[in-house]
Amino acid sequence: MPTIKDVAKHAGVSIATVSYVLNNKTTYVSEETRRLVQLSIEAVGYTPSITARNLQSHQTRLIGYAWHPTMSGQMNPILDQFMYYLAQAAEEHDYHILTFTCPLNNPLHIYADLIKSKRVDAFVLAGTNYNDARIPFLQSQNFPFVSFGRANPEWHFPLVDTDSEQGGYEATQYLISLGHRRIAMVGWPQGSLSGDYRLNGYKRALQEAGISVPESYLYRGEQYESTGRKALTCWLDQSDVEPPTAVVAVTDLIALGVMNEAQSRGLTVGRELSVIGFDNMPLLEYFKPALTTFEQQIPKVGQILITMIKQMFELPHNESAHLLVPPRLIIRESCGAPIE
Amino acid sequence: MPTIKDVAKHAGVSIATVSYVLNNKTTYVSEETRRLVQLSIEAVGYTPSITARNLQSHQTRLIGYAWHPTMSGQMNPILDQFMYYLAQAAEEHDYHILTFTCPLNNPLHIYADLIKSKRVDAFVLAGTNYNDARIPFLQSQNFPFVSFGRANPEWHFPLVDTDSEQGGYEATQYLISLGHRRIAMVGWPQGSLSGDYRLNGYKRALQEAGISVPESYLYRGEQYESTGRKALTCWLDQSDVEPPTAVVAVTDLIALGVMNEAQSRGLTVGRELSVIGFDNMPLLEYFKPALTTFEQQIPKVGQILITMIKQMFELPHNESAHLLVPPRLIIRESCGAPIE
DNA sequence: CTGTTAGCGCTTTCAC
DNA sequence: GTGAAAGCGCTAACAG
Repeated sequence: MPTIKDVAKHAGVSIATVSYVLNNKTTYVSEETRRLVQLSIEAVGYTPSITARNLQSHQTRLIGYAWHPTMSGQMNPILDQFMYYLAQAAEEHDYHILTFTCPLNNPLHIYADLIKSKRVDAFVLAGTNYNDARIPFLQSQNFPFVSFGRANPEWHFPLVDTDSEQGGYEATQYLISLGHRRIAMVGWPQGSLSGDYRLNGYKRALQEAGISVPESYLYRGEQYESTGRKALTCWLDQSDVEPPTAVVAVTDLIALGVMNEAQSRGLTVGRELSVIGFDNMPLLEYFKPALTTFEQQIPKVGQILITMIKQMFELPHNESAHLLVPPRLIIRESCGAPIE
Repeated sequence: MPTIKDVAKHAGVSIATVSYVLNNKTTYVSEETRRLVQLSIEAVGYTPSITARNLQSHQTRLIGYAWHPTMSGQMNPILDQFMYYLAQAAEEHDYHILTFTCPLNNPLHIYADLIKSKRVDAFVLAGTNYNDARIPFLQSQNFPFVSFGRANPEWHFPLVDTDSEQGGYEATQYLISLGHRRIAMVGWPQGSLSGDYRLNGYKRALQEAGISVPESYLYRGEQYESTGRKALTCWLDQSDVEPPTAVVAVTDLIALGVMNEAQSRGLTVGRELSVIGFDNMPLLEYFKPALTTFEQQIPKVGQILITMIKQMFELPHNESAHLLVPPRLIIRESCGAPIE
C-alpha cells in the first residue's frame, strides 16, 4: 500500500505539498503542481490512511451506537431500520458507525471505556427513557452525543424523537372520525416515556371531541402480545360497562394481541372491533386483517441526528436542539366504522 | 486526557517502561517498577489511545460488516440477530464492528474504499449467494474476510453456514413421522443457494422414505407472502392431482402466505393442513396457529466467525475452514397428523 | 531491567 | 508556492 511518501517521490515534490492538495489547501499550491500531484496519486493508487489522519487530528470519525440484546422472540423493527439510515447518513459526512453491544443493566462502563480509549468521537443514543443514566454520565464527561428519544423533561441535551403525543392524538382522532365513541387504549406501564406520550395524545383527542370514557378503558401492561389479549378480555368480560368498539394499542405487538383475542372470540376486526397500532412492524401487514398503524420517519431521524452531531463538533457550546418528527398514519384494514 | 508521557512522568520512569507494562512484557520490567507504573496509571486515569496504537501496529481492530437496505415491509430477522452476536464475539477479542451501508447492485467500490483507506482489518460477509462478486474481489485484494453463508462450491474461502440441507431434511422427516405422505414444498427460484439446499434436503427425505410426489408439488417463487398463497392456490385448484396434506416452506414469510390462504379457504392449519417454515421470524409464534419452524444458531455462528478471523491474522495462509451448523427444530402448532 | 530513539503516516507551522 | 521538520501517542529495536 502506497503512502504519502510514495506519491511525493513519484511527483518529485515534498510530502507537505501532497498533503496540501489532499486537503484542498488550494491557496498553498499552484494549479500546475496540484495537477501533477493529482496524477501521481492516481498513478500509484494512493488513498490516505485514516488511522494516521486520526492520530494527527485527534479524532476517529467513528460514531458509537449501542446495539442492545433483543430478548428472544422480541425485536425492535424501528431500531433495525434506524441502524441503516444512521449509518448511511454518517457515511455522507465521512463518518462510520461503530456498533457495540451493551448490557441493559450497567452500560456506563462500556461508554466510559470507549471514551477513554478514544475509540469514537461521539455517541448516538437510542431507546432512552426516564432517568437514563447514560445522559448525565456523558454530560459529566463532556462527551458529545445526540439521542433518538427523550428522557427527563428537565434535562437538556440534543435529541430527535418521534412525536408520540401527536401519534396518539391522530390515532384517536382517526377512530373518532370513523364514528367511534367508545374508544379504549392499551398502554405501557406508567413511567414509560413514549407510552405516556401516546396516552396523552389519546386523552387529548377524546377531550377535544367531548368524549368521556370509563376509567377501565385504559389498560396498562408490558410489551407482550399477551397484554393485548388480556386487555380485550378484561373489557369484554366486565359486565358493568359497555365494551369499546375501538382500541388504540401502544404498539403493534399489543395490537396483535387484541386482534388475536377478538378473533378467537369470533369478533371480526375492522368491523365489530377496530384496532390501531404503532410502529409498523414487519409482517403485520400480512395479518388478516392487515393492521392500521403509524410509521416513524426513521430515515429523516437518522439524517437529523448526524447533522446535529456535526454541528456540535463545529460549535461545541451550541444550544441543545430538541426536535419532534410526526409519525405517519398507515391505513390498512383493521379499522372501520362501528356497527350498532 | 492523560497520555503515556503523563504516566511516565508521574511514575518517574521512561515512556518505554510504561509501554512495557501496558503490553505485559513482563520479562523486561521488574515486579517493583511494574507495580509502580500500574499505580501511576490508575492515579492519572490513563487508557492507551487506540488510534496511536493502531498507527503503530498497522491495524484498526475494526471488522467491517455491511448492512444492506431492507426493502420496506421486509426484514431479515436473522441478520439483525447476527449483528448483535457478531459484535459481542468481536468485543471479547478487543475488536469492534464497523457497520457500513452498501448498495445491493455494486458494492465492490465500497469495500475497495474501506480497504484502501485502511479503515478495517477484515470483513464479515453475510447474505452471500452464487457468484457473489465480493468474494473473488476480496481474494484478489488478498484482504482477510470470513463469510456467513456459502457461494459457488468451487470457491475456497473461510465460511460458516447453517446446514440448510439438513434443515430441509429434518423438516420433511418430521412431517413424515407425523404420518404425512403428500408433502409439498414452496422453494425460492432456482439458483438461490440456501433455497436449493433446503429443497435438496426435502427431496432426500422423501426419497429415503420411499415417497414419491407429483412434480407439481414443488412450487417456486420469490420471498413474498403472496408466494405462499399462490402455491397453495395452485395445489388446491388443480383437479388432476390430490392436494398435499403438508407443506414445507422455504421461509416463514412464505409459510405465512400458505397459512393465510389455507385459513381464508376454511382449512384449519395444524389439522387439515400442516405447515412448517424456516428462520423463526419474530411474531410468527403469535399467529394462530403458531408456526413450527427452524431456528439458526446465530450466537454460535458469530463466535465461530470471529475465531476464524483471528486465526487468519495469526496464520495468514491457513486452509479455509468450511463449517456447517445445524438448525434447530422449534415445534409449535402448525403441524399435526394428517386426517383422512 | 531501563532509557534513548527511531519510526508508524499524516498535518501543519515556519522558513525560504 | 514549496519544503524541512516537528509532533500526534504509541511500540520496539537497540544500547547501556
